[in-house]
Amino acid sequence: MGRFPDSRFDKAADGGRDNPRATGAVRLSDVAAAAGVAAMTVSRALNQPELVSERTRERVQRAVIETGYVPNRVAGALASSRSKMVAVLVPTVAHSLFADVVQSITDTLAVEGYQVLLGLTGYQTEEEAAVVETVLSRRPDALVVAGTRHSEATRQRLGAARIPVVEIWDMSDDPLDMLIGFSHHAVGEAVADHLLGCGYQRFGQAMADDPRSHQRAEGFNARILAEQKARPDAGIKVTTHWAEIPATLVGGRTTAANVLAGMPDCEAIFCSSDTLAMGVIAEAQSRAMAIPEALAVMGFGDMSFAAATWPALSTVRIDGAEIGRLTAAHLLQRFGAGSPDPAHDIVDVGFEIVARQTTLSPRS
Amino acid sequence: MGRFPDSRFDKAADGGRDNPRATGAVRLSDVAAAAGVAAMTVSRALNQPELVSERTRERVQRAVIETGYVPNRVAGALASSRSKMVAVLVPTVAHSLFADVVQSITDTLAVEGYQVLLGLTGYQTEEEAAVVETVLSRRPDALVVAGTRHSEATRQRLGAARIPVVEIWDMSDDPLDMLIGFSHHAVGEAVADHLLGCGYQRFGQAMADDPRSHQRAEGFNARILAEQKARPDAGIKVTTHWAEIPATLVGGRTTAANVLAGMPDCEAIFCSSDTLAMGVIAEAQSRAMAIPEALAVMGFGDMSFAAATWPALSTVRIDGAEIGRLTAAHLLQRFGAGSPDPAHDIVDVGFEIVARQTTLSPRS
DNA sequence: CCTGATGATGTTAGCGCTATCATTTCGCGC
DNA sequence: GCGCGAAATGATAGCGCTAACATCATCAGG
Repeated sequence: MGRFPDSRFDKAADGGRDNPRATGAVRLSDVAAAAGVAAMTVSRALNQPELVSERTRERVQRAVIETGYVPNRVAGALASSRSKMVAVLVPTVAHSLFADVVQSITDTLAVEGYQVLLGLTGYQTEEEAAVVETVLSRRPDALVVAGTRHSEATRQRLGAARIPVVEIWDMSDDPLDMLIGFSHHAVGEAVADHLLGCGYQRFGQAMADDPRSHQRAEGFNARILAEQKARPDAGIKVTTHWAEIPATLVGGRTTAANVLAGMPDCEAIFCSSDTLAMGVIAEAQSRAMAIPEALAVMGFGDMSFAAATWPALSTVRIDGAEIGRLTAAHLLQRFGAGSPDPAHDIVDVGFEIVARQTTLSPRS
Repeated sequence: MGRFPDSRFDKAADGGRDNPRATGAVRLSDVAAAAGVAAMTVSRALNQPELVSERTRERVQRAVIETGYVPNRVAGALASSRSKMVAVLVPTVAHSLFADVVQSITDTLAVEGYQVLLGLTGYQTEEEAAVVETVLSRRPDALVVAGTRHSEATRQRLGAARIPVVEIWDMSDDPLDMLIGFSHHAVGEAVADHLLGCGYQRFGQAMADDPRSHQRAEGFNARILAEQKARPDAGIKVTTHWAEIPATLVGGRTTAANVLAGMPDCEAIFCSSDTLAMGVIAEAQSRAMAIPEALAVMGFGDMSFAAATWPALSTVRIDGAEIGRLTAAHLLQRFGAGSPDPAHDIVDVGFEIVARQTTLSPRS
């Protein structure tokens, strides 16, 4: 009988199935037959139980267990145009900040039966375009994407998809739809502010050569330049050096060396990531420069190891889990009934400067 | 104007679309109309271009761009019973080891057009069962799951799904299908061996209370007990204390305190994770115990911070990226034509003991 | 009893794609 | 030209589910 040599499904399952295209799995109609109701009733019993009488619901329940039915949401999605999937596009999950975001989005959405389709975009805009197209072909009910700089093609595709879109991780003036993140520029300013408050005057930057690090660097420079203007005689200086991506400890050492070569009396180095900062610390230690007395170091990310370095790394903490939670919450609200609410659909989650031992205490 | 099967679309995308269930997106048939061919030909031009003439292929290509067509793989999956999705079930991605695995699986599969459906199972077996059912309802073409201990329900569902399954992260005697991992028991033995080789005799274990840590602890104990028998007068001792999960730095401190309370002359502590190890180090430092002279510490995982602690943490390195790569490679081979090849479908990727500064050098 | 509102269930017709088979076109030797 | 196998293309019929509507039961109020 047909193409299922080992169709040893014990009973009702594939009774008269001889269609070559059928998958052999238990279908809704098999459950319906077992329960003695119509397929539609089973569908309702499972998806909108409140529309079905108690008696029927129980009967269906039993039939589902008896047959071992696992719904086919592919078919369901096609029929209803709702996939209950959310695409999440991040550069990488091998970075704890993004991992935290993905984790908390997944956890929060799971409660409502939504699942995450993961897309890794790397740090290249072209790659993002390809990934966007691929994930959109799955017809997710919404899409989350890290960053606000997208190619024109991507923007168009996202617009044409007519689904909620959340941009995370950055702030921007013209979000596609929802936006949950923080200002990298403000991070740079705040770090500069903090270091100035500690009394430093000669600054270096060891930054990874990616767009967001550029924004932080700009914020930092802007604040420093303003201070230069305010106190022209104070001898405030700043120099910026770029590290290749992906950022590594070795890259941090090299970049630190570059900074110190160009500014031997540098007092404080702001790094675009904790990883680079570790490299800077290593370089300083190799030159027997005391931290933070001879050289202060500031990282970014507050990764798990930041508190464990020696000395413990001062850094900037971002609450990735909070971004994820908010993202999921906003999406669920949209899915529910919530109409777009632009006023609340842009959230700045901010950041926190964590002063540990690689920077001096601020002067009061 | 009835329900339209034969209302010919002239050309412009959704000219005569009046069906209330249609999504409004560009469909294959719209592209076909634009290109002046049948829908089936467009499908072939996109999915099996070698079956279509050069001329037609180009014509279709142009029509796709012109119409902005994004394939609907939901429909495709339903029709062909191939979803080009792989479900990946891990306890968490907020742990760098699993993040590495997910990252490399995703990257490797993406090359062949497969996408990852992410399922986070937590560390509970019941949760896993629920997640398995949910992801199977998406009809993935394969499933990857961390761990080899599954509930009976899970095992049955996975069997019934008739798709390739890869268990990763552990070794086991009776894998469901493919298996790519390492032996936690062997890790414990190897660590014990290493520490014995350094001359230590009184051992503590600070282990998270999860199944895999238990296995490592058992391996460790087994090796130690064997040594006790071999050298009954050497004064070899071992004590094990359990930390609550998830493992935290604070949990490590507490557990270390427990170990030292029970065995004040403890010389070396094996921890089930680098995170716990950091806590142990912190506790030792707070008691002014010199590391590794007064107390040696061994972690597990070689997380990014392990090399950055002070002193740098000796630990066990697992190559998560390699596990991911192998997993993806095996799946792709299965998808291709590769028949099950049991001999090569069980891979022990091993592990590496990384001796840094929290353990003494082995005696030669 | 009838009426009409309400709730529960059933029937039909697709969702947008691809497997399968039927048909047309092409290439080429004679 | 003709015939024939191979290549290219087309027509048809679902994949398993659910939206939309139709039908059937139930029950209160008249």
